[in-house]
Amino acid sequence: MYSLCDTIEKYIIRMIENSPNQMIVIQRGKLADEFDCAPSQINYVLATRFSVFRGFIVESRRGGSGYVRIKKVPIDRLEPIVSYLGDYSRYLKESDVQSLVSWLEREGFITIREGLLMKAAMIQALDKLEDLGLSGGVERNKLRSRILREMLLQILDWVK
Amino acid sequence: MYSLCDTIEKYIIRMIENSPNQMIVIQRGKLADEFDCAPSQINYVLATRFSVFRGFIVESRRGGSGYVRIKKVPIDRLEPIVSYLGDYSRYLKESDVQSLVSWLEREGFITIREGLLMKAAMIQALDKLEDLGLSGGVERNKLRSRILREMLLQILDWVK
DNA sequence: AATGATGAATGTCAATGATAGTCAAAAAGG
DNA sequence: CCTTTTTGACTATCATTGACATTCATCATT
Repeated sequence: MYSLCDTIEKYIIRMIENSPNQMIVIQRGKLADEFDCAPSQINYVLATRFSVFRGFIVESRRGGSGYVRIKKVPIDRLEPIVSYLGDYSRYLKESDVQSLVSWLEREGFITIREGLLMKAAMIQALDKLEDLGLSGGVERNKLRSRILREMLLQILDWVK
Repeated sequence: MYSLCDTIEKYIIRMIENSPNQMIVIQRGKLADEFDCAPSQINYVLATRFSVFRGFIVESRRGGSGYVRIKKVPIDRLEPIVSYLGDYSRYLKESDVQSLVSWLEREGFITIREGLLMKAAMIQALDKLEDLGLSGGVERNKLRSRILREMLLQILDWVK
C-alpha cells in the first residue's frame, strides 16, 4: 500500500534517527540502486518530504565524491523560518502549511490543538475568497505566508 | 429498500467500528469497484454521511498509491455557535476579535497561547494587505470572519 | 603551476500514468 | 414537483522515469 516514495522516506528517517547527530550523508546513485529506481526519484523524495517546511536541511555536492547531506533541523531554528517569511513576496502552498505545522507539532513547539487552529486559519479559511477580490492563487498564498509569520512570531515570543 | 449510498455508508461504518483506532484507510477506486459504481459515488457518500458535522474527519491523497482515510472523532453539542458564525455576510472588527478571544479564554475553551495565535491570524496578519488587493475595510473584516469561523470549528471539535 | 579534458556524480524539468476531487446533469424516489 | 442519488466528463495532485544540464575532482599535458 505504500508507494516507493513513502518507503524511501521511512528509510531515510530511520537512518537519521539512528545517527548520532541527526544527520546523514548519502549518495544519490547508491540509494537509487538500493531501491532500484531512477536517481531523480531521490530528489523527488527530498523535495517533497525533507523540505525546510518539514524541518530538514538538505545540502549536496555534485561531481566526483558527490554526496547528499540531510540534517534534521534542531529546535532552535525557528527564527530562520520567520525571517524567511519576512520577505513579503514569499508565499506558501497548502502543502507547505501542512508540512510546517506537522513539524512544529513533532518538535514540541505547538500542541495538536494549536496546529489545528493554525491550519484552520491558513487552509480552511482561505478556501473560497473569490468574492473578497482575492481570486488569484498567488495572493492567497502570500496571505497565508503573512498569517503564518505572525503566528510564528507569537510562538517565538512565548518561548523567550 | 436501501440505496447504494446507504449500503456504502453502513459498510464504511462497520469497518470503522471493527477497526482498533476508529480509523480506516481505503482506496476510492477499489471501493467503487467493490460496489460496482462510479468512483465519485464514494465522494458523495463521504460528503453527505461522513462530514465533520457528523463527527468524521476525512483525509486523502491523490496520485499513485493514493488513499482516503476516514476517522471518527467525538463531536459536541455547541454547534449553534458555528451556525451563528457561519453567516458569511457577517464581518468582525478588530475589537470584536479581542473581546471574543478574551471570552473564549475566560470560559476555558482556549489557552492564552491559543488566544495569541488567533489574534495573530486575525489582527496582526491583516494589518497591511493593500498590495494583495484587499484594501477595503469591509473585505478585511469578512476575511477575519472566515478565519474565525474555521478556527471556532476546530475549537468545537475538541470541546467535549 | 596553470590549463583543459574527462569522468563521476547531482540537479532540473517535462512527460506519463495513477489516483482522488469537482461539478453539473441525468435518473430515481417520495 | 422537489430532493436525493448516481453517473461521467473534466480537473487536480502525486509518483515515477528519463533525457539533458550542471558541477566538481582528478589527471594528463604543457
